[in-house]
Amino acid sequence: MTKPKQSFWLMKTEPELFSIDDLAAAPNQTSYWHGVRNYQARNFMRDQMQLGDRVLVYHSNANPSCVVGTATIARTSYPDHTAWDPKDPYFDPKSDPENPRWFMVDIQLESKFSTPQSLEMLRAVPKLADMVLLRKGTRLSIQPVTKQEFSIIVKLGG
DNA sequence: GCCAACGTTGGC
DNA sequence: GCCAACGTTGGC
Repeated sequence: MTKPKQSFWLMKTEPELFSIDDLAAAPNQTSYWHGVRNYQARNFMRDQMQLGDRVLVYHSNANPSCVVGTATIARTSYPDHTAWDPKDPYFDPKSDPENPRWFMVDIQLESKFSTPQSLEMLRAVPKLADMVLLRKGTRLSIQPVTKQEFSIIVKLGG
């Protein structure tokens, strides 16, 4: 069995709730990525994310919204326990511990950009024109990114 | 805070 | 299985 090729992703977070600085401050600069409640995003995490995959960390609902750094997948998918806690904002009574509906992964900080890349900046790069993030109406909180898109953005972000 | 574009729910 | 109504996301 050959090891699947490394993949590239973009993961959105609202910095008010969990920012790249929170990730940097976490033990081992590693944190679980909880609260994904969208099936398509879940499927990417559950079925495709591999250890060592690389991630663009994106701050949504920010001013401006930016790609702020990179991370790597530090643990592959496991059940998202926050779905089972009635007091948790992400509680979902339909997720059963015997048959979990929602999953999460762990990510570890790789780098924080010296120059965060705003949507406006990214839109100005012709080679990024096809990025899922930049497509109209895209709400997906976890998106695949091409290797080229990833390296362009890392180069710009520093 | 507005609202367009999505995703989900549930009656039929 | 259709689709209207509702809820959510997220840029602006």
